[in-house]
Order: sequence, then structure tokens, then C-alpha cells
Amino acid sequence: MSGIGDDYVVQPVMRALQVLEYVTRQGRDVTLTETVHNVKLPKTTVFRYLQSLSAASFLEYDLRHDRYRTGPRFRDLARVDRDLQDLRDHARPEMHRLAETFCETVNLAVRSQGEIVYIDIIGTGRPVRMQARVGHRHPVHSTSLGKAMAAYLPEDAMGPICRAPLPAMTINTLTDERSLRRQASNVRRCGYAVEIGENEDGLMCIGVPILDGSGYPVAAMSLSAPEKRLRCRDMTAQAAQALKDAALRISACMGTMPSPVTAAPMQIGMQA
Amino acid sequence: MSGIGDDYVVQPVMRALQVLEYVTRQGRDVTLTETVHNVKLPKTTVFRYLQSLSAASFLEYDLRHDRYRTGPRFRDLARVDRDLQDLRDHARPEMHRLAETFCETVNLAVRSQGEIVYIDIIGTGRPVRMQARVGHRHPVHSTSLGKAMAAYLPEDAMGPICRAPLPAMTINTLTDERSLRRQASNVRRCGYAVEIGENEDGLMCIGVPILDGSGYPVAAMSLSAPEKRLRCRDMTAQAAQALKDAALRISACMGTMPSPVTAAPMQIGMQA
DNA sequence: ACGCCGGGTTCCGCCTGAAGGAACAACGCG
DNA sequence: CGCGTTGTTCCTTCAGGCGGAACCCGGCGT
Repeated sequence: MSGIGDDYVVQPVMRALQVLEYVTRQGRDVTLTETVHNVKLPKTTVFRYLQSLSAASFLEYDLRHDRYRTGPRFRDLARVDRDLQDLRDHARPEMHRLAETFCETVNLAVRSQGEIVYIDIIGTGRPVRMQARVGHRHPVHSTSLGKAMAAYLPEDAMGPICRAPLPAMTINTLTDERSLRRQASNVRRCGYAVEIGENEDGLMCIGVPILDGSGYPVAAMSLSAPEKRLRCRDMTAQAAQALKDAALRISACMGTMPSPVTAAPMQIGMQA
Repeated sequence: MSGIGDDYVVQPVMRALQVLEYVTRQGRDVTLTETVHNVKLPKTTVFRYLQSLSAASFLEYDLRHDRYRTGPRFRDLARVDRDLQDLRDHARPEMHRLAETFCETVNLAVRSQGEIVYIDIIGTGRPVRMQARVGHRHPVHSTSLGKAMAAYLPEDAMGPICRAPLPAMTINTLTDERSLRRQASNVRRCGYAVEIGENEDGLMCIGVPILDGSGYPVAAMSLSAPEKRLRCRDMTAQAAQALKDAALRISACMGTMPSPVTAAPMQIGMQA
């Protein structure tokens, strides 16, 4: 099919999605032939798609009854997406309020592969910003965001972070496990983390964790500003408190299910 | 790649899913090149997958910033799946209890394309059953399940059902809009629907709706048995009450979000 | 202003590997 | 004990997926 001009669309993908959609919408185990009848595609083709989708765990194959159903990877992905979306949606207004109150940049980040990734940033109008951008990564140990999360991580996740290389981003970066751990216990006591020029010279951050129902740090939020502006005791305490309050409100409206630590990345094939 | 013996796996499908997964797990808008760096595939290929996934609305393309993010169709599907799963999980124990109490078959069904579809059935041990099977369909108007749901449907969904052909499954089947509507208002008054030999001779059903937070009938549950066993007044009332109670409990623990009526089926391609 | 650069899109020829008809096998049912 | 239904495998064909490379475009630095 397809004469000229159709987009850059790959048919197998489209059709497989169609099959995925059909199966999932049924909400019950379906058979090959039933699927064939409903998505108008030849049997062999549907068979292959069902197999492929199952191999990727987007579907699950019930060998016992020869049926297919929605698979764990799909569910997992759906959940991750929902959680992340929830997070951003609930964090946004709080971040705006903070940014406005303090007139400084507010960051939202999650952990991923031993680093933190910015997933949202509310900047101030001001020009002077050697600021991160959404999607950028930074080490855990050199940012208040990372430290805020790390402090609430179980030991088995904390250990690898401390023992990894630990690059020095600036002269102030703490690179030894000892100081890091001391800081962590400090964070647990105060409920927030501070970082002064450890990630970038002249820049200071105050970060707080966002915990899920089970106390796991799913994300962190921080206020960042030039060191000079934030340095004074009073300012720091004030900002920290505001951040903590906001984080608490965000935590409160997020799914309270204990988020199972995200599974391993998908395998693409399985040749012998 | 792939010599012999690999399974019936279609590569484009696997790889596109990989791309989908990557994008979704980021929880933020991603660019083509970023994706290319992370899933190890050639640029052109990833581009095509992103396009395809976007065409299917599993992703969404932000033209303004040239970024991709999770799409509405994926979200919709995820939600449907979750709701359905919730439904079954919560309904199961109640159904078992009912089946045990009354020693009769208990059915769970949803509406789909103007018919009802059985999504779960708890049979009794007894042999004599001209019972439906999971996945089977029946008309709305000839089953207590259908009637229970129809009674709580808004008029614009009710109308089409009443005016459609309305096949007579047995001599008892009501096939005129008038009676159907009268029954519906009855159901609304009592909270349950009864059907006696209207779908299958000698078989009687009592059905109750399962409503979501906004009062929309997302499913229905019924007790079905040979007419003679269920006929007596007392029995019917008793069963109806038990069903209503159970349905209420199920409704209570399900997502209370007003489920947006499921969108139109996915288009597969878009040739000129 | 200009040219470089990085990122997105398009082109094109190769050839894989997806497609799908048909044969085959495995049940389950009568 | 066969028939029908459903799942699996085989095989041939050739569409169309692939991916390198060229191209385009907008932003940035000089």
C-alpha cells in the first residue's frame, strides 16, 4: 500500500500498536483469532505482533490458556508516566509561588542512573543565570537536589553513590564519602540540604526532597541563586522552610502507593 | 541480523517500543538526538519511530520546540487498563462471596460497542450451565447486566441503544423502546434489574450497576440461575440486596475520577 | 555579515526481513 | 474417532524498512 507522500510512518509499528491497543482495551485475556477478527490483519501478522509485544513484555502470554493480556512493562511504564506527570503537575504551582516569593530560580529533579536530571525549572526574569536546563544532568554529590534525595535513600542505594568516582565540579565539591555521609545525616535532621559553590562557582542551592507515601525520595526541589544573594543566615532559613512546606504539600497530593523501584531497562531481543 | 531460530519477533516493533519507553521514562520533553544517544539506533530510524509513535498519538510532538513527549493515546490506554484492572481486582472477592452465598453463577460485564461483554465469571461447581464465557457478548436490552447499566446512562447514550434493531433472543425478549424505558426507570428506583428468560430460555438474572465516582455505570454484576431456582420473591429480593451491597463496596474502592468516555478507535494510517 | 556547527529532515539505493497464503499440527468437541 | 477450530510453521515474494550521507536551517560566535 501507500503511494507517495505518506509520512515517515513505519507500518509494523502502527499495526503492532493497534494490536496492543485492542488487547489492552478488552481488559481480559484474548486469543489470537479473536484479535485477528477485530483488527483487520492477516493471522500470521497478528501472531507475530502478539509475539513481539509479549517478548517486550508489553503484553503477557498465558501459555496455559493460549491467551494474551496486558503486560507488566506496559503497566510499569504507565505508572512511571503517571507518577511523573503527577509530580510535575503538583510541583508546578508550588514552584511558581516559590520563584515569585524569593525571586530566584526553582528546580525540580529526579534521580536517574546515578545522577540527577532536571525535569522542570522555573527561572526568574533576570538575565544572569548560569542555570541548568531541563534534561541536563548533574552529579548527586555536588548538588543540593542530589543530596536532599540521597539522604533519604536506603543504604543499598546510598552506598554505590558515595563510592562511585565522585568528580570535583569545583574546588568546593566534597568528594569523600565521609563528608557526604555526615552531610546526609545533617539533611535528615534539618529536612533540607545546602550546597555552596560545590557544583558551580558562585552558585548556591537549597534543596528539599519530595517523598512518596512510603518515605522514598522520588524527586527533589531546590532554590538556586548567586551565593551572595542567598548567603545570609536569615534568607537561607526562610527559603528552606518555604521549600519544606511546599515539598510537603506536593508529597501529600501524590500517589501514596509505595513506588516499586523502577525495573531494569528493556531488553531488545533474545537471540541465542 | 538474526540467523535462524530467533522467535517470531518483528524488529521494528521492538525498537519502536524501546523508543517509546525511553521517551516516557524521561517524564519531560525530549529531542530526537537525545533519544538517538540513549537508544542505540541510527538517527533516521529513531526519527521514523518517533514520527510513527506520534502519528499513533502514543507520543505527542511539540512542533514549537521540536520535542517529543508521552501522548494522549498512551495515557488513555494506560488509564483504561488501570480502571479495568481495578475493577476486576475489587470485584473478584465480592463475586466469590456472592457465588458462595447463593451457590449460583456471578457475572461481571462492561459495555462495548453497544453490547455487553463478560469480563469475569465465577461459576458454581455445578454442571448444568448454559452460561456465558468470558469475552462473549450479549445485547444490552436482553440482559440484566445491560439493563442495569443502561438505566444509569445519560440520555444521549441511552437513545441509540433503544432505537437500534433490538433482536429478540427469546419469546420473552422486550424489543420495544417503550417497555425498555419503563424498565429503566424501574431499575433506577430499585437499584437493580431483573431479566427472566429474555436472553435465554429458562435462565434468570439479577443485575446491578457498578458506578464510578461521577455516577457513570462503568460495569455491571449479575447473579444468574435457572428461572425455577431464583423465581421466588424472597430469593430475588435477598440476592438483589446482596448484589447492591457488593456493588457499592466495589464502586467505593475504585478510582473516583470521572472517567472520560473512551475515545474513538485508533486510526492506523493517514494516506492521502 | 559570514561561516561554522549541531540538530532535524530528506533522499536514495540496497537488501533484509516483514508479509501473508497455505500447509501443518494440536486440541477439544461431538 | 474424525471434524472443526485454533495456533504454529514454512516458504516465497518483494514491499518497504534501513541507514549512510547529503541537505537544510537556525543559532552562535567571530
